[in-house]
Amino acid sequence: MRRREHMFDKVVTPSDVGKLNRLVVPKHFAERHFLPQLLPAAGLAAARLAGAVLRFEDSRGGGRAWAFRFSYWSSSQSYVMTKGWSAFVRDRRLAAGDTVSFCRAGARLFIDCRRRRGIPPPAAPKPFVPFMGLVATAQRTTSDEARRQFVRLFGVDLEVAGADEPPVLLDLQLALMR
Amino acid sequence: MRRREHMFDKVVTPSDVGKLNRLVVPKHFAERHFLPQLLPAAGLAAARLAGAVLRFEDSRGGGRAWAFRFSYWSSSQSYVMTKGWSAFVRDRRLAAGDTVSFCRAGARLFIDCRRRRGIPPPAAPKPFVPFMGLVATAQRTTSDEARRQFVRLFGVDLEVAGADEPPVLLDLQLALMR
DNA sequence: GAACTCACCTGGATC
DNA sequence: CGATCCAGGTGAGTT
Repeated sequence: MRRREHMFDKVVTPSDVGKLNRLVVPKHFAERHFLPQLLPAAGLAAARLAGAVLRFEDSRGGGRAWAFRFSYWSSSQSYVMTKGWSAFVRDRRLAAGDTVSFCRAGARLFIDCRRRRGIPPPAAPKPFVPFMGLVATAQRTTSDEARRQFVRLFGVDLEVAGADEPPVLLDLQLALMR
Repeated sequence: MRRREHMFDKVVTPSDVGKLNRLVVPKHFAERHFLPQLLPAAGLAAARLAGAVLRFEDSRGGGRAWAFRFSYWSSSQSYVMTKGWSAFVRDRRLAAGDTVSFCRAGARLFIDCRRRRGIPPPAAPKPFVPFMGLVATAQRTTSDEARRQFVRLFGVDLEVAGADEPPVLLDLQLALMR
């Protein structure tokens, strides 16, 4: 058997292992590694990708085979694996932060994954939006990260005006009720 | 050009201008004014609505054109405008309580909107977002206007708690980022 | 009819 | 900056 070459890795996101049942394949990897496989000669002809199936062997001992539908979502300009993917997630208990790894040996494709290393993720305290407030002029009591999170969630920024106020050390918490 | 006939108005809800990116079109208006347009002869055949696009001219001077995807959501049994709608909301800075207005002249459709008049309806005591830890007890420095703006934007109200904090003279400003 | 699947859509982040 | 990418959603169809 030919030597196994590494193609690419992806650290999976919460969406990749969640209810969306799809893995987003970063475009440059998809176009470098999967498209040539599927379209041996011609140009992209993305339309022909409809229904394409990629088959992988499990790098683990079992030699189990996996089949994933691979397609291009033109609305989001991205490549995805859909059908079959969630079975892999379940079987391997893939979690956000883990890494999936794709290799090949000639025409044979292989998939593997490994557990995340290092610090477990910021254990999303969901219903709660931890918000540390704000800022005064002199003393910015809040991390920019917290602030950006607020902006991301609500689409607006909060700003505290009143430069002559004593710097305040407030810790704000915002709980979404519904 | 034919005379412009008024079709219907809707006072938009917080959801209509919020993150759901859709306008709910009251069913009787949808079936009276839009369905005949899309299904000139036949019965409802809701399936044929998939992907229907309605094009409107802006009643404002510019004559700008708007295209909205119009469809039926069987889960909620309601007609909606989806794709394209949020662009209109942004462009016109449409806010909850404002009115959108639909007219036609022959086959041409027109859209317009107008600002809410009068006092904003008693700040819809929606689900409450308890906002803990902040600010003025005796002295509520957050202007009511800022607060109403928040309610308008998010459809929820904020409550300030933390009676034992030293009264702070902060002025919370909501600054729209975009 | 609940759960799953999938094509479509949007906005934040980034280049 | 405008354009692109992609993470996170949605509804509709299927099982």
